[in-house]
Amino acid sequence: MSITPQPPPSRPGTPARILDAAERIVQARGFNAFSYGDVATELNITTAALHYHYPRKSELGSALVSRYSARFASRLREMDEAGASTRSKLDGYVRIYAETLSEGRMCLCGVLAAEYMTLPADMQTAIRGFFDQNEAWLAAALERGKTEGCVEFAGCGGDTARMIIGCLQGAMLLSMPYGDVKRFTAVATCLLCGLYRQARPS
Amino acid sequence: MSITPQPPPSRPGTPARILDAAERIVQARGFNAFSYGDVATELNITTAALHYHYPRKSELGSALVSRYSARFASRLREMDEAGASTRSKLDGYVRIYAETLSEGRMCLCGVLAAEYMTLPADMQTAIRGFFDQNEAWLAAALERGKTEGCVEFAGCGGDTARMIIGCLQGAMLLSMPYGDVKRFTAVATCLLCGLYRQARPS
DNA sequence: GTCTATAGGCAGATAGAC
DNA sequence: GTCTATCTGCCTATAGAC
Repeated sequence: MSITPQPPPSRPGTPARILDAAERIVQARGFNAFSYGDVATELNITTAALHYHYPRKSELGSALVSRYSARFASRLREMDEAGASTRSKLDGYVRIYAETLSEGRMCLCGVLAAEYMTLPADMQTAIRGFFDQNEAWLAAALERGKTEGCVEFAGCGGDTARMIIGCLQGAMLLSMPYGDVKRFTAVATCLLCGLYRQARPS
Repeated sequence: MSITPQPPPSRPGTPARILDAAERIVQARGFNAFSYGDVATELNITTAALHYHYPRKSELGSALVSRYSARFASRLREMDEAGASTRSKLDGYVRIYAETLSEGRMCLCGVLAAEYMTLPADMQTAIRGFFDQNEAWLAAALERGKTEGCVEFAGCGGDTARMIIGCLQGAMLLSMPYGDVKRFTAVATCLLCGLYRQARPS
């Protein structure tokens, strides 16, 4: 096999640019307060062009959640493959949220959860999938950490995983009205402190 | 002073009935996915009648948050006046959320926080007021509990208060997609366990 | 793939009769 | 206080030209 030179990194195509803009808008305003017009204005194209790529708003919404969920999953997989310690996994998990928030964005699926009842069925399923995936990854990391003695918590890993997700999503949500990332950071630190307290360092 | 007989408890007037219906709908669907038409249908009146009582949607929204916030505050004040212990205050605080959720409702201000950027300024101010009030009450209870030794946590009471609020709001939010109150209860139990762990019972 | 043009619907809001 | 009627605007979505 010869080493074939890679083509220069191509600019994202229209579908990806649409998703980029739509994602940012939905993270800021939610799905119901977001319109094809918002995206069209930002990309300097017409709403008709948008409908060519994503005929219905529900399809655009589902594509948003799928891409977001896959991107999130790859971040988690990276930590697994790097053989990260339990504590650095938990720290890394919190960091993903903190990065999002420092860009002034909410978690896409967190925002959508608040509108869950009004969303099309495909999106609802995809959103639950996102949280299930997060919970499973966290629960596995927590159980391992408990065995190793570097993390301490009452109850099972699944419940604690849900608590962590709920706590981080809630803290993110509430930090938006105050436009203050520190609000999130303080809560996250507080949360991790509770898990690490009295356990021996990893 | 003679004992004057009280009039029979009068039915709630139209404004209150409007708020009742609107509150339930917003808690389920959010502010942006809620319309005068929804309320009008439920109360069997026209949207024009609604506009007589609440001329603009933003005024209806502000009235919703004010009433909700006042009702919540009175629940907290009741616990103070009953001289409840720190632990029973924290348990009681969680119970308020659990009751709401068991009626299939989200916290009104939690839902609205997710739509914060799209809301009129008056509503934004009122929503922040709700969270500030909750945080102050919890922080005071936590600090007292720490002094008494019946509650244990790292950092200051304010940060822990924010963590509790964030955690409960997030857990509520995420329990909606799963239609499962147990999801919330497990998280809340986990949270309280962490606070009570190793501290001596009150 | 993107455009112009437009259909069809629903939203918030107002005027004026009763 | 509640109604009918209506205005205006924005939204999702489609048809057809380029």
